[in-house]
Amino acid sequence: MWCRRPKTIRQREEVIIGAILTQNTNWQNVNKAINNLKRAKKCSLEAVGELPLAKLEKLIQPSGFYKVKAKYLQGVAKYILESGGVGKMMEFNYNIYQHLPLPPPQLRRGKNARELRSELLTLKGVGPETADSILLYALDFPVFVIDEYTKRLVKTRKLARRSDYEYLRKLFEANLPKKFEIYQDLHALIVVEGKEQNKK
DNA sequence: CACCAGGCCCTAT
DNA sequence: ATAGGGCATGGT
Repeated sequence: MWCRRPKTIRQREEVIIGAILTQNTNWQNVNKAINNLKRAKKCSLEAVGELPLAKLEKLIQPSGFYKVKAKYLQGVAKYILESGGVGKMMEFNYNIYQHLPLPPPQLRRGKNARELRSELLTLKGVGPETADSILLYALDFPVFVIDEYTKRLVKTRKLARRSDYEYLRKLFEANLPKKFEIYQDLHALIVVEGKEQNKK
């Protein structure tokens, strides 16, 4: 899983690829697809963007919905590379202050999470959850991800009256320290808990 | 055999 | 605004 925090650009790109492949698909199948990409040395945005569509489809086939996902991946890869790559997208988080605590937002350069989110949402195959997964798990932005497990948890524990995506995202964000590590870990725990419940 | 898995797009009301 | 069908594989 993506419990280990990505550090290198390559690892971050792998998380982005995984975010698309895992849509409505179990992780085992996604893992096979990712391993296929790795074995073919194509587990990067550049490779995914350049690969002939048919080749890409073949490699990611185990993840299911492989024809649409292959198109989605190429669109996302091309968009990110054209806009300067993962490093550029992280500039707001990680520019000239790498070794220091982050300065206040108004002093930072680069696009913030809200701007990146709306750009990601214009891409085919990137909805709210995928956009937020990319921001949180690949780019270390403090954006809480709402998935089916989270919605189910909120519902069964009666934590909120509404269950639409934006409402829940803001609810979690407003009630947690605004730190990406907290969001990553809590969301991961919700998923693990959800999987446990499924077994019973 | 049926059902499901960390969605999203498109179309029809 | 919201509902429903389509997309596809491997595990249980």
